[in-house]
Amino acid sequence: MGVTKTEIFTEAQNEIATLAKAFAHPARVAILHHLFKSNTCICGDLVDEIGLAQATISQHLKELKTIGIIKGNIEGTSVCYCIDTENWTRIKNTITAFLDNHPTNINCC
Amino acid sequence: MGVTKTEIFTEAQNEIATLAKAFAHPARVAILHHLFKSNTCICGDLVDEIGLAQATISQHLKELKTIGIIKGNIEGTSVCYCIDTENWTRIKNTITAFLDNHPTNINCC
DNA sequence: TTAATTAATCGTAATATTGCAATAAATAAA
DNA sequence: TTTATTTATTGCAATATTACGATTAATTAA
Repeated sequence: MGVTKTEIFTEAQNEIATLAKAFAHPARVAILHHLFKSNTCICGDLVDEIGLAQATISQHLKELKTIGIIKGNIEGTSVCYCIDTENWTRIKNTITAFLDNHPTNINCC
Repeated sequence: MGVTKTEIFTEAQNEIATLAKAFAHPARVAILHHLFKSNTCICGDLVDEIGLAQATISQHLKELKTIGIIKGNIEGTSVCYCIDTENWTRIKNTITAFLDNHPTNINCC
């Protein structure tokens, strides 16, 4: 009832779902877009650039960090966030492998 | 409060989020995995193969169909679902483009 | 030390998602 | 037509997510 039955799915299936969840909110996509743009990392400017409250942005950053997509370095009073390049590559490969799973020249219906 | 503020994000950001949402639940990933395996399409066997109620599977299929990842053909009393190859490619390209956005040789923190 | 700045956390409210039993709808078979 | 089969829909209940104000924690500057 309302709870995802993680145990009935394979590791791979749960992993894809977890990774996809990271990109499943436009605010998190926007955060990543901003991190792409400035290859030196931005910090709390994200709050100004994206129109969400500081608490909300912080929450989204935490989720991205938990999944391992970004990492944060404390610099004085502010925190510098940036893409975790190694993990990004790993995640990209996982998702790409999944998306490449389907032969694109078959149409059964 | 509690509502995603779609209007403050770009079209592209919202699209990525919408597409990612399709893959953000293991049941939907499992459904797609099953559709990959049998390149002739499966129908209600999904209910037996995945351990979820018929209503739940039907709901997930509907979501995948709404996003355009799969399509269904009525065949007698049953429905034959399969990957929408054209859309799959389009979705794959969109996500891949996003994932390729980040230069993997930069590490700012 | 005190004030200012910045980010994380807490508490709460609202909406979204997930799951299923029950039912409806549609087709096939008898 | 009646019955079986299969899928979609409806109507809940429970959990998850999103968002933000208020507060806390940590560091810097004065």
